[in-house]
Amino acid sequence: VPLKAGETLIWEGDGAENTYVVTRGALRASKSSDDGRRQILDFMFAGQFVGIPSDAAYHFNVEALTDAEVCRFDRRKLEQVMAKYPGLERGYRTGTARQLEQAYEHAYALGRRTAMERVAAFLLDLRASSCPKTSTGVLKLPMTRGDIADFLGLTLETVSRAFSRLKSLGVVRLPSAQEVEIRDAERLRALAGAGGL
Amino acid sequence: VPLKAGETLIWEGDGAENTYVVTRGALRASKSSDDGRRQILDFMFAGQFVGIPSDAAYHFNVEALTDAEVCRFDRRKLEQVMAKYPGLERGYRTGTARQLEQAYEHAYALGRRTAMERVAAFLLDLRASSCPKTSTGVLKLPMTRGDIADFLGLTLETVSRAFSRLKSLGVVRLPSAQEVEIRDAERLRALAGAGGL
DNA sequence: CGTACAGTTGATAGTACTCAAGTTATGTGG
DNA sequence: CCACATAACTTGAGTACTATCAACTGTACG
Repeated sequence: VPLKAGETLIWEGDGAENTYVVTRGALRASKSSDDGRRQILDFMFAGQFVGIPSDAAYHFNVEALTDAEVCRFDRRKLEQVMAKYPGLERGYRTGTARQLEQAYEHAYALGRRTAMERVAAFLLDLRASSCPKTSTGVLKLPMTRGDIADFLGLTLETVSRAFSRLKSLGVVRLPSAQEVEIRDAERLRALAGAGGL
Repeated sequence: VPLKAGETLIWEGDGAENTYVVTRGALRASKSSDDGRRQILDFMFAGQFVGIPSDAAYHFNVEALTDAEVCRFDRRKLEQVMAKYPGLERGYRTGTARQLEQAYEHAYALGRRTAMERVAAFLLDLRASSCPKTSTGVLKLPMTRGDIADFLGLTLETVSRAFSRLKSLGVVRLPSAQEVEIRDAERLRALAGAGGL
């Protein structure tokens, strides 16, 4: 299934009939309240599972950040296939367990890290993820400052200030607003503060 | 396996050999940084799975809040049993999916709710959970203000002030520090703000 | 009875939010 | 190709919410 930038793959509350795997591009999963507040739960790149429901309905939205491509699996068929191939089933299980651990790490960040620490840790996480980068190691951010803010539980102004501060400290270089080059990973780690143990 | 109040069931970093089910009492799962900051990820009561690892090691601590009892399952054996009984396997799978959705809801609270909204939503969640209550509907909190603070990403003083405020508003009654009676659930819901849609 | 821990309440300070203006990018139609 | 409109981003000033520091109260336990 091909997706255009901005297109919505999953609506919160919709019947949960499919599970997807990202094959190209970047997506975001989010929850929004009716008064406009939004929390982004995860950014997803190639290789990740999307849309794991515990019951009949999805509990979050999933939208494409860039043009993207996902592979759709019918939920019922997936269960049959998994019953036949225990290896696939175990892969699926560890995949969800990893998502849970990421969610826990995220909870630690949201609850206990300062704005600067969150942004620093976010950049380090991005570098370790399958987020697109140039051959020289420059990160190409598919998300806006607003998206990052909604992911980190901050405002876009606070995120922008943190980026500017990192630049003025010489820790990162910002060739353009969507490009980040980490110049001093050690100092960035220090700014990210004590991790989850 | 019986546990005394305060006892640790799982240490972060330990080899992940077992999965548990709570049969009695209350536990907490948490991550701590070496500078003393702590984030509680979940409170667990009877019926819940504990200790779902994506790899060889646990990534959080689990301690008993009260005297408790858990049922231990060897991880390897559990997989064999699950291979035989697909029903159990599916229960396990939806159990982890539910935990993931709870974690997402929690992320929304930590990132986007005010202190008062977090406390109000927390009390409503507790009421809907298998947290112990008297026959008259009074919640018996097994955790301290500090625990609640570390769960909600606040300080214990802020939590205490929110409790006092709810009391003075007549929304709850506090027969003792560990007991909460919700007197006006509607107003409590309003104070919890717009939920995750 | 006294110590220790949990909780409450008050005063002050600080980090991040809000509001606002101005500056790039991006994309579209003339 | 340029002018314009729109969206994304940056920066500044003032405010507000929550954290911090501190004193005090209540309760459980030896």
